[in-house]
Amino acid sequence: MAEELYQEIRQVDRLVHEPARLAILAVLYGVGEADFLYLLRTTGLTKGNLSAHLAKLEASGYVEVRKRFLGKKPNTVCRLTPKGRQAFERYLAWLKRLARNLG
Amino acid sequence: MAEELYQEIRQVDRLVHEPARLAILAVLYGVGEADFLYLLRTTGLTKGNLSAHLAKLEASGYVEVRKRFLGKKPNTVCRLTPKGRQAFERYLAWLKRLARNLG
DNA sequence: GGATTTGGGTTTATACTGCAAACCAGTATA
DNA sequence: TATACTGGTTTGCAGTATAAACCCAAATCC
Repeated sequence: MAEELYQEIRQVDRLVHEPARLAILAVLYGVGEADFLYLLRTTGLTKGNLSAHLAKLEASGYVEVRKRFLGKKPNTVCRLTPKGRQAFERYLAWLKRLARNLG
Repeated sequence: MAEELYQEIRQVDRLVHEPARLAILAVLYGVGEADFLYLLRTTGLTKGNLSAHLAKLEASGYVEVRKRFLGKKPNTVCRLTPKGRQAFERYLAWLKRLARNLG
């Protein structure tokens, strides 16, 4: 097995690697756009947790967060940016490389 | 895509998921047994870091750490326990499931 | 119409964790 | 004897994930 691989493991993007965020990004990658409550249900995170991770993803430019009102209710809608999509795809490639070479 | 998957993402074993430890475990999974200096080279971790992660892996019962002398030099040799091997294989299965279902 | 609950989130407090710099004991070297 | 090297461990710190507490507006109850 190439020694390179072991070093490469540690190069992973920790922003994506964190399970909570990985779940969020996976959902967004699948559906393109989703609101706060949808993410809450699909990921199973708590509200505070989801909020904090979204803030981090937004700060890093991976996710765009848009706040609006739907009728009289606040509605937070999140979408993967091109940068976020790219990061997620890079992570996916990392996953596949590991799955192939460690297994 | 099954919503289950998103919830499952978060069930990952964080002990294995951490990149530094994943690298250590991957090496050990490959070679069965390795000493401190070998792990240091292959993983690219710093000494302090490697030491701390090994301690954590030992405390969790994933790795057995044996200290001895080789001639006059201290030598720390590490081996995957059955429990550790099992955990690593579970992680590998997790990886593959994600690679298949997210890609 | 005042109190209470609900919806949709955010902020705060805490406990953990990864990391490298500093340290240490023993050994080889000058 | 002093100095440097081996093979690590401990310490200090900064960053992070997490849930609990909080917040405001709207709907509901009494």
